[in-house]
Amino acid sequence: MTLQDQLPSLNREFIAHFGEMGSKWGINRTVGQIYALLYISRQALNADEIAETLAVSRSNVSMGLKELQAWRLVRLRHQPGDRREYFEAPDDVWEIFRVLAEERRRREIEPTLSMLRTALLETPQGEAERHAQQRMREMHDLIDRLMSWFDDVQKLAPETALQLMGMGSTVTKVLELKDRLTGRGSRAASAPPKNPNNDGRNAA
Amino acid sequence: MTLQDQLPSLNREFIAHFGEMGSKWGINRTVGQIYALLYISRQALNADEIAETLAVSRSNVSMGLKELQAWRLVRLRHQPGDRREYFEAPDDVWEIFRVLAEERRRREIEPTLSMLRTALLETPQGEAERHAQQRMREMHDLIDRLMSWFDDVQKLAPETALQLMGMGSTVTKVLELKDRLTGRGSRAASAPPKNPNNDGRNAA
DNA sequence: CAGTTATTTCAGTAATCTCTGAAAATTCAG
DNA sequence: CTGAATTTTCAGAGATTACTGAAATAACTG
Repeated sequence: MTLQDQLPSLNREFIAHFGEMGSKWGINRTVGQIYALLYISRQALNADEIAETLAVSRSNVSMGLKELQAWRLVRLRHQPGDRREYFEAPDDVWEIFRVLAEERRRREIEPTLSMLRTALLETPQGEAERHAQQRMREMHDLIDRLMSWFDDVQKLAPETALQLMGMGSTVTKVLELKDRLTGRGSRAASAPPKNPNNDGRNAA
Repeated sequence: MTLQDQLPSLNREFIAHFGEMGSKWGINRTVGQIYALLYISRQALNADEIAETLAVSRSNVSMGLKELQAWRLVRLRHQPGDRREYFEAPDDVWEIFRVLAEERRRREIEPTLSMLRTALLETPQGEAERHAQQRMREMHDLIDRLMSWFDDVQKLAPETALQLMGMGSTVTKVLELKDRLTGRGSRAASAPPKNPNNDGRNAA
């Protein structure tokens, strides 16, 4: 697969798009392109093929692959009778999404949470500081919540997770059920069978 | 609030951290810092105060604020009897998260989906291309699903959304129920117009 | 208006990030 | 071992992005 000839224009655009995309998300362009290329490739590619297809230097590809491996987004393979290393992307998109989120979490979210926790241990001096700490607490709690929710979803089998997503607007009904299931007795018991609200746009 | 003296070290670290964070997520460092500062500030700040606190040029702040406004992450205010413009961050963290996701979606996700849709309309030439298209379809479907799921969650009142998150491991049980409910006859029809929801405070 | 204060723009510089080619290191075959 | 094939490293060049100060513009005041 050489640059101009074999790559169909749509594939070329796909790759270019993910290059740009990468930039916007703090990932270097070449890395994004390498990944895009591997993603749509039918078979594993070696570094030279990648370099040629993308028209970048061999060393650039080497660095890019290293980074993709660090992100666990790419698998190394060996073909029998060939010393070169071949790379491929896992083929389950949900798995890809999962790994990406997991890795990003480990590298960026966790350190943030940890920084916030440290800040929350301090005794605030004065009103401004007390307020700042309160804001940090709110941020900490939201992130923490999002994360443990994501943990739960991650543990589900892919199909289940997708099924959950697909439920879409059923979500409110599910909540009702959940109340019936767990809550009852105690909390939300209530229930004037009214149908509520939220549908109304959020409360800004 | 001047740079060295009034800013407590923890606040300084918070701001610095979000500066770095910004870089990693494709947001310029100063912009991240400005936002962090506004986020923990008790009252709205004007551009000069921000510039002084962060020790960056006035013009840099001007550009940063412009960008934050474009992202709808910052509100402009006027104080009576003061010609200067004051800025503040909305105080509901969930709202902030929502806006951020929404904006990112509009700017990056939608164009991606659109590119993928275009690619999917083409008739593949040859096996490699057929395969590439199939991969694109999978990616398109996942993103599409995640987005419409997020739409649904967004429409919920903040408390409801957080409650949903808090459900955690109950999720599987709920799914079973949902199957019984919807799978069965038509979709969720059933469901005794029962009372809804959210009122129950979150389930942390 | 004229003058004052506040904000934006922008060209040039500074800082950062990316990429390359050459050299070094590694891996393997014979 | 020796030498060929392959991969990695890294210093510097190149490209991009961020930041600044100065100048222009805009918004107000008396």
